[in-house]
Amino acid sequence: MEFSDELECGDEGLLSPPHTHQRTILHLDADCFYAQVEMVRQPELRDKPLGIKQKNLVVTCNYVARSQGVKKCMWLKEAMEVLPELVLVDGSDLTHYRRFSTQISGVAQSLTHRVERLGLDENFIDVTDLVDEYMNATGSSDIEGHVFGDKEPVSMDLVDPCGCGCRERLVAGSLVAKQLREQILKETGITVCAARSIPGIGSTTFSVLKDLGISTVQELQDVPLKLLRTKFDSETCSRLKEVSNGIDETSVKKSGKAQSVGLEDAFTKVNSVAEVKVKYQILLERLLKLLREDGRVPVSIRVSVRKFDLAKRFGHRETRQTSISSSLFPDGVNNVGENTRSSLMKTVMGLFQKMVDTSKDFHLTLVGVAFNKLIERVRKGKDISSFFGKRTREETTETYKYTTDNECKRLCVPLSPEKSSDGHESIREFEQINMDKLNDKSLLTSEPLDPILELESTDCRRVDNNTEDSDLVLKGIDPEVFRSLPEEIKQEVLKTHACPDRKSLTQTPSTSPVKTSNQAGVISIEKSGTIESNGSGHSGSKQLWAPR
DNA sequence: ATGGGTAGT
DNA sequence: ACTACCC
Ligand SMILES: Nc1nc2c(ncn2[C@H]2C[C@H](O)[C@@H](COP(=O)(O)OP(=O)(O)OP(=O)(O)O)O2)c(=O)[nH]1
Repeated sequence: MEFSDELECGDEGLLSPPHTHQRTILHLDADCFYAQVEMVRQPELRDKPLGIKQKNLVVTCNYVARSQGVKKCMWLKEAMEVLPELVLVDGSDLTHYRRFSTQISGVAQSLTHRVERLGLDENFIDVTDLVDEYMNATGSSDIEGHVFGDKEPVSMDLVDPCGCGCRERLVAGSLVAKQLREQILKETGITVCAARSIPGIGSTTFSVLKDLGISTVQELQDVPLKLLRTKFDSETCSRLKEVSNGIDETSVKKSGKAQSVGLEDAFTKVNSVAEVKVKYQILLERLLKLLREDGRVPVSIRVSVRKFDLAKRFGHRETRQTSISSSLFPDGVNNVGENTRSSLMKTVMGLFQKMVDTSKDFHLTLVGVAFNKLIERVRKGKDISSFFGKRTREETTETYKYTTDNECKRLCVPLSPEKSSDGHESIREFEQINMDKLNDKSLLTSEPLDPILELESTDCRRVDNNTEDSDLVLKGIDPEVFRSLPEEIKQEVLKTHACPDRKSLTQTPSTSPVKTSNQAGVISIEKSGTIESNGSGHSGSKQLWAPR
């Protein structure tokens, strides 16, 4: 977790115009997220080198594996060469990760509604109100202590040269951060840490910067604008310059419900309509399940393919979309009948054939389907009057039929900032935190990654299904079609139809599994070398992207 | 690459 | 419909 507040205000040049430093924003990032989820689900994986695999890719791995040379997004083959004893768990189905992710954001949302999600494992949390309340309640002169980095304590004396009050904000904010991390660990078993990134600077931007010879925050600050302009438009340049000086006025935007919900399946080759149908059918079934959890009704569907293309083989997808008749979900999304399913499948295949001429040879490497516009459930008949009748005045703007989430958001902007009752409880808890007294140490530490245990090797997991002996009745799939399918596809069909969820998430982490769990988070300060750390910025004391 | 997302054009 | 960006 990162606590973002102005750190660069020691630079005199930045003091005009004066910063008021009014916001306090936390930036949370779960460590090796998918791997951690699997370790919570299967604690025996804890001390083994664990890789999360999707097809031929190891998308992430735990720190045990990282210490042995496994990298994120490494080819499976390469990873197994580097570390033959790597234990693999398939992470193609994001269901569990999605659930943990929702849970993590939920803990943050119990503090404030001002929570913005980024991907499954990052959250921006605007805790300004909580911090203000805390400071008003205690009097800022009573707020003393240290802010902790992930590993090293950081002296507050060194981070508040500007005297605008941000020092107290930093301390109070770090207390919120600490408590939030502990609560997330308690409720989900997941440890979160300082985000080591600056929003808006991901791997793409970083590699462009690198080509310009820019790898550190300092270098980004110093680079001539003209040089930047050769690679970025002027708006991006301004943003880059600002964030390099720790300035980011972007507001934390509440992430309501998703704008779209979709699923993809990638593979090396699919070239028959029968296979395509099966792929879409499986995706659609899974998607309807997701939809049920979402609760909204889809009004638009999008189908995508990726065609094999040796020449211009950048990750190009084609998509086609169409609207969905509201009559397909007369009772909402909870019970979707066979008619609706087959109608959706027809729609999907219709869209598919707009992209692929199935009378000729084709070679696909991915199919996908998404509901890309969703609305709150439509009430009908009697329900609609009671629906309207029960609403309070403030809520009535929500009740338009067929209002999309976006439109709804615009209409529902609250007139006054909300205060959660949770906030007060939290404030009380802050007061119980006993601040450690710690020696001031150098701010400019670049610590190595955590020490990681050496471990014994373990077998890779493998599942072999035999499809010959099964006479399963497969929902919605013609047995003759099934028999005609390639063996791989059969396997997949059997897997998705025969394999219910394994474990529930109710277990709690037995012991605090990881090292840093009692520390608040974070102000990371640049050592000199890499772009890995820098704290700064009022809304965004972030570092540049840190490849690890 | 893989399996998702967001926003802008 | 597609692009560029994010995780
Ligand atoms: N399939 C796929 N998944 C990704 C990609 N980037 C990130 N993820 C997933 C896997 C990660 O566990 C999760 C969070 O991404 P992060 O970039 O924060 O990495 P992670 O948390 O695994 O490791 P970290 O400890 O932050 O270095 O999102 C990607 O390009 N493809």
